Amino acid sequence: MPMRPEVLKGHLDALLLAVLETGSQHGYAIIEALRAGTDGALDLPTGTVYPALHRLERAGLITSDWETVTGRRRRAYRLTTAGKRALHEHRTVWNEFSAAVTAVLTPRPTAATT
Amino acid sequence: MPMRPEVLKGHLDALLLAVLETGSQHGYAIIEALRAGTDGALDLPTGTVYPALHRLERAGLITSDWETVTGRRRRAYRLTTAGKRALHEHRTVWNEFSAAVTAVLTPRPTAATT
DNA sequence: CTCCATATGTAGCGTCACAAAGTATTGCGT
DNA sequence: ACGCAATACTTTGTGACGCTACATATGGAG
Repeated sequence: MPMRPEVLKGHLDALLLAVLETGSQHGYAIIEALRAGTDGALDLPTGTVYPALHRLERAGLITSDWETVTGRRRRAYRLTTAGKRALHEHRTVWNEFSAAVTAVLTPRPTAATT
Repeated sequence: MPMRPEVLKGHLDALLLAVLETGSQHGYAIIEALRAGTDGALDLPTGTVYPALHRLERAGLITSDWETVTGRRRRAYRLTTAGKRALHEHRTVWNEFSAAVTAVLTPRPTAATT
């Protein structure tokens, strides 16, 4: 199937699912994991991440349990089976997409290929 | 400067500018160039490309001249100086962004590295 | 004459990520 | 005791973007 150009947006879901693959995480921790794992390149605002998590939960890709740690209520998210499948698909899409974009953006070899 | 998460969308401009870097092109030809250059992975609809070109022209990143070839009117676009600068910036952003996403999406080495 | 490829255009729509503001608790410094 | 930073989550509103669908016009092949 030809890759849909709609993937120009929507990589956020893939990132969140990927972080959750390493184990149960709550929103705040996910944000920190992304920031730490990318040298600060991905520093997402809460207004972006929390709604996205709700979206993913509504979509059945993750589930959550409330837990209380030192008096603070937090929501621990974890991948569902569908979420793991979705993550796998997202990875495929990302690989195709990034390869295509990189190919187009990479300056031509200046025709030195003879 | 930390990469803005807003780059999650907006890579289309970079693609169009990159194609135009190889020389003057009209919309239809750009679409074909993208399709050919990516093995069909990027097959953008006209309703996506033409408005984007208008946007880029309004932004001063490209300019256009009407030409007539075998009775068909077509708009030949070419990069402006600002467009070349923008393309350069887009490449930098893309490199950072794709590296970050790839880092997060790449499955951990399962700690076999000892 | 009809159909396809070439070539451009726009209106309307849905989705998304973001900014901004708010709520509540813990724990540190003073 | 007080204030402030850090932790942790939520919601409203907004703007931009890419897509679908449709409309228009010409040239060439059959």
